[in-house]
Amino acid sequence: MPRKRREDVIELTREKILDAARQNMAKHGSAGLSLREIARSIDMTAPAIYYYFASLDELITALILDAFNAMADALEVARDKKLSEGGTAAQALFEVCLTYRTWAIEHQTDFELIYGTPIPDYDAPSEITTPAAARSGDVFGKLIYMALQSGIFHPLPPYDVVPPAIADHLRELYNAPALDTEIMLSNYLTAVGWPQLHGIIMLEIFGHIGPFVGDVAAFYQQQVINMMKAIGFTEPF
Amino acid sequence: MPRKRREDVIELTREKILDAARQNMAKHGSAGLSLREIARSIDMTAPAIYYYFASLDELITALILDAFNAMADALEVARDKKLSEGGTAAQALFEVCLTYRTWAIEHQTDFELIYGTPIPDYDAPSEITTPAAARSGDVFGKLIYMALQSGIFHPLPPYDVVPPAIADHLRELYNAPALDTEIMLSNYLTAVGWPQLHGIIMLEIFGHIGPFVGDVAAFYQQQVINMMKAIGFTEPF
DNA sequence: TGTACATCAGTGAACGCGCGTTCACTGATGTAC
DNA sequence: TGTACATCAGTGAACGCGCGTTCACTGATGTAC
Repeated sequence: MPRKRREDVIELTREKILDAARQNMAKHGSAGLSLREIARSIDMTAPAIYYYFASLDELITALILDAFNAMADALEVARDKKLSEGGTAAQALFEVCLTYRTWAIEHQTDFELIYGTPIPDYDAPSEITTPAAARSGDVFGKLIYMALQSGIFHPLPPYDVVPPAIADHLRELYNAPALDTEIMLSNYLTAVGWPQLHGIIMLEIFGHIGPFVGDVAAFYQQQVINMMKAIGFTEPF
Repeated sequence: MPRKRREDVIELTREKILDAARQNMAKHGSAGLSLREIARSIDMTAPAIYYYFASLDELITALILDAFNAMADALEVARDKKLSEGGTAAQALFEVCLTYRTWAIEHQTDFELIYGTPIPDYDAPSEITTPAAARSGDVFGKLIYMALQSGIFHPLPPYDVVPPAIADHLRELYNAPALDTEIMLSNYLTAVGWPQLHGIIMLEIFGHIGPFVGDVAAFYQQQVINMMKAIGFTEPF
């Protein structure tokens, strides 16, 4: 058995620390993270952590980055699975929507970490987290774009036209005065659909909607279907 | 000038403490609440707080209760204003939807406190907070019910029928085997619409959707209109 | 109106605790010759 | 293969800090007679 390379051992220990941190979050919430408790739970001393992370804040940044990437990975896996089975972009989008909730429920503290209340007195370095944060949105947007291109998707009013103010905003954001209509539309429809999914999940994980509907998973799935149909997707997907 | 009654003075000081606590939350987030810092900011000593609240947890509970009630009050005021102007239930509902966001933005930390990540190691006494939490949902539900009753609102498919599983759940929740159809429908439609509004706000206050749409207020208003029309309300409202 | 007493609305010192971070150090492992 | 040295992956003690909470106390205010 070949000996492990030094960098790999370091990477392994970093992972061990991050895993312990995730369990620590699960126990006390992301705002309750304690470097000393993390160290204790893996039989290290607190200063040892500093060999792997420059500070607690840097550790938190690593957690956030991992969470954004893990969520995007999960969405991409769901998308690729469906597409490689010969599924349409619409079918892949449906799966991605379901996976968004599944991942959130199964990794609740990670989800809270990235989409919940920010940690007090911690400032995320946005130049690091923003690209990772954008990945998930891209999965939605690109599938909608794919569906538009392939001709299986014809948006219904009022979702067939990007409101002028938002179109202007997108042109500025992409820094492209002649931004492609279908790119703008897929961005806009992401902005329309995503919050609908997000809202259910947010209310669910903090216990506000369960009492109203009982089986949230079934309710969520139905809302995804309703949303996609409202936008203009036609079943089956 | 009549002298203030002792209980009034106590109530005033409680309010002063709670106000300071709200400012403390605005600074460090709800998870960063510090009894000592609250006391300092109003030139009291920390132990003095104990004359008004039995513990930090009890103070937090008071904040939560106030926040739920203040939000519900705001929604009710918006509703009553519209109705007293001769507006329809649909118009009042529209105003209430807009007020939901306005209140959230203007009282962001209060909104986070009740709908964001729970405070580490704090457990809300649900028998106290639940009734207050339910008030806001009731405003939505009752207006929808009113619109149904008045005949100005005829839900469109698929929103004209409560899914059987949810109907069963509601009958159990209300402990009423023969629960009125329109009551069930108004509960169901609240569960459909509320998360759509909620999702936008959650993403907005934590900075996730602004980059996509620019003017979130305008985007939100448009989504409220789309949602109400999708459910079956007819303009103008 | 004056005095005695009770209650009120706090203060100030102290408690034990856990925290993030620094620092000087050390034994184990890896490398060079 | 053996030895000398460098680096690695930590340890243990200590730092200063802010926290929630308790306790014994005190001066100001209100009440009774």
